Amino acid sequence: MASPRPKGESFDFEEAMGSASASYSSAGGVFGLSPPESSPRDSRKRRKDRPSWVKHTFTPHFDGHLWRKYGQKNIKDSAFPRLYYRCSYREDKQCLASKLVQQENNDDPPLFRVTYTYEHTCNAAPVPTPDVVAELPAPTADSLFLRFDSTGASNGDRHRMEQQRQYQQPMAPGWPSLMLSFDSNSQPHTHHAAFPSELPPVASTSTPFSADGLLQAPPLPSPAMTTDRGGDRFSTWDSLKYGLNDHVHFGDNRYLPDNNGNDDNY
DNA sequence: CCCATTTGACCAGA
DNA sequence: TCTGGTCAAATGGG
Repeated sequence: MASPRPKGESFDFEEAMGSASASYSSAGGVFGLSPPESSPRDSRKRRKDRPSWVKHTFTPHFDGHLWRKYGQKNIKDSAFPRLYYRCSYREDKQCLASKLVQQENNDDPPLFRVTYTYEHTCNAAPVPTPDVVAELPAPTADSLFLRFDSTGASNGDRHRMEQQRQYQQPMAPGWPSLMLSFDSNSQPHTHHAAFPSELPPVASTSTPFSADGLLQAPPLPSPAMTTDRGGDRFSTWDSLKYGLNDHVHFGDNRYLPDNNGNDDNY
């Protein structure tokens, strides 16, 4: 089943990225155990035992996996609804991975808190990373935007949903596409660097993202490297290679809300 | 017609 | 008892 991987290894990825931006909240501290199967209605219990980790990102939907939304709910403390997703391969491959996405603020690029539960056992995930366009609005490049387009689409899973598979994006009304802004000024407390790599602490066996790999060469089978779109179109990785990291501190989105204790009821 | 999303209800845990 | 997580029927889009 899952892999009882050591926790330390899980964090390697995060730490390599600069800082641990994932706050683990394993209520029980138990990982990869007790496959919650049994009766369909039973899968709902044992919330405590489920491994979960939290990440903060501006791109909660681009994490290299296919998710299927199964619920949405307004949360008491939050002004924004919470969206519930589970792995698209849940039935196909018994993948228990799920995540819940919750917007945290109204910043220009709103920040999302993504809570992942269970790791992907589907081993699939061809990482249908969308195209990324990096534009530098001003020579100062104080803040630049990454635009995600779904044009690249995937190609790994043509099982049943080859017709749709458009990235389900509850985008804000004014958002033609997702946008990442790297801004080292606008965030007094923490300049968060967004990055579409909120991966679970999965074994590094086939970790598509790694600190080194990211900044050096795309270890991926070039998910959406279709540069035939135009001159100004680069893949995520290309953009990164082109000195983006000069202005951005990857993985610096260490958020840690309860740095002094509150929020975060997990 | 098929499949993902929506949405309200149900249920478990705190 | 309240809040949050999941289910499942209904709905809409492709």
